[in-house]
Amino acid sequence: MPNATPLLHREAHCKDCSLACMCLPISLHADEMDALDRIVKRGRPLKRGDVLFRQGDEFSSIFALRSGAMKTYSLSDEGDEQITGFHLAGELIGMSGMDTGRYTVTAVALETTSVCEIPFDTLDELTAVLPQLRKQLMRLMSRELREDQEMMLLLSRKNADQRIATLLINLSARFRARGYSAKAFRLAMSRNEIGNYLGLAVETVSRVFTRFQQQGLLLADGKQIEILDYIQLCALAGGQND
Amino acid sequence: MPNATPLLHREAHCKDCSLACMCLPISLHADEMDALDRIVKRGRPLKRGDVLFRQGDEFSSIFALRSGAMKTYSLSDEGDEQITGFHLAGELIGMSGMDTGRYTVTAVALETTSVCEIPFDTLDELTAVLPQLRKQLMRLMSRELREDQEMMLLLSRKNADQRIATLLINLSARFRARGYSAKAFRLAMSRNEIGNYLGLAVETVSRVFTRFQQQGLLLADGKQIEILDYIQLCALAGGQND
DNA sequence: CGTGGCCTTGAACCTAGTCAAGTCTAGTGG
DNA sequence: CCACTAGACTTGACTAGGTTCAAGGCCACG
Repeated sequence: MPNATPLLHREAHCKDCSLACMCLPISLHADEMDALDRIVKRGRPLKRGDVLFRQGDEFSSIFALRSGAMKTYSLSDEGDEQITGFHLAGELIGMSGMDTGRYTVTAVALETTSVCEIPFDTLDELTAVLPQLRKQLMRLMSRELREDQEMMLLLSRKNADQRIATLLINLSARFRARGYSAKAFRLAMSRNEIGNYLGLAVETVSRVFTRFQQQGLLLADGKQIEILDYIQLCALAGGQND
Repeated sequence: MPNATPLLHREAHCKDCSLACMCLPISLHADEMDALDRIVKRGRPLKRGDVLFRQGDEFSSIFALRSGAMKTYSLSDEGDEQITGFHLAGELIGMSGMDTGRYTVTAVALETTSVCEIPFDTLDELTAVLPQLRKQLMRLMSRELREDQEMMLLLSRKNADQRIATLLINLSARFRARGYSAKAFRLAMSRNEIGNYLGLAVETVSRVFTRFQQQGLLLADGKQIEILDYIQLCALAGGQND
């Protein structure tokens, strides 16, 4: 294969992208998708630890993840990070910067990750003529509002077991939606990051994982997870058993 | 004054509304504002306890509060309510329903409240031709995302004192922005609702109010609040003093 | 004057945090 | 290939902040 196409050019168009069904282009016609495609910038992949944008940077684009995983976090007044989300392929990040004109969080790659950059001003103009695109952008923001509400419920109502169960079930569903196994997957984030995100100490996260294994709910070998009792885990995640 | 205009017709147009500066019409020209105005429905005021929309109802409109105060809450699997926000005049509610086509929360009036109903389909069409309206709608959703993030930070990082202080400072700022006193105001919600919202037991809320009074931070006579040491309260709210 | 809802206060308990120590693992360089 | 190291993870003992349970006070309203 002479002059093989570099990785970053593969799936370099929305219409070829397997994630189009959960990303911005949903329900666009071919020509509309091309219009969107023309404004998308695709750079080289980020490596683990690379920063996509920083809290306080001027807001100019939103980003769609094409592959990999990222975390977003904000810095509290004391300077310690509070993780606000883990993001997988097909998801949009950076939207909370629209209001103030500056990103409100920092986005960092948890593993090798490629992103599509969508300049916001151009996107905005495009939404004027593409009603479906406008709808989808709204829908994605609205979904994020809903997910934040669920997160608030988790943080104010659920105990440590329920929090971890909820995260695992949530990740499981997102992996399945992307064509990966819902039962066995590899966590991109550390125990520390899980604790930070869920409002728990690392030690608590570790203890819960140990307990879940003793109860036969799952197998955890470092970051490799296998869910053994999906039903039970779901029950823990959904319900408030107290 | 023969045939006095009924209350609900006063300020019945966006261009006369004192809240236009923080509501949807920001930076619209007079004729654009009229276009928005034409699609807004204004009903009779809600009384305390009245439901504006219910979780699960079909999503059709978003609502702007013209006066009064509301709470939104969602029901957990166990059927107990989790309050997701307190909303004052000038604020928009119902946007989290856009994604699924059904409201994700129930909205209830905490006191006598008038609202402007904005049918979403019509609003959406209008945003195609009014770039400023589109921007503002996006900005308001983006702001809500940011506020939710702050709430998540509060729930996962702050102790009881800091949570109450944060709520009071937040309300204070919102009252000031609406032309009311930042130092003395009346809470529209009960201690129970405060605890529910902040992820605390009623008893804890009550104890913190008592402690704050002993420390000379504020005066609380039932729902009537007077802030005595604004600086100190701000410090508590902002910082993580642990 | 009684009733019910809301709020406050006290005491006991419990979950998760903190501190401290120890283990495991991946990566590095001899 | 192995020893070494730094960082991630686990485990145990103790602590503290907030919940729960129980009781009583306050106030509006009939």
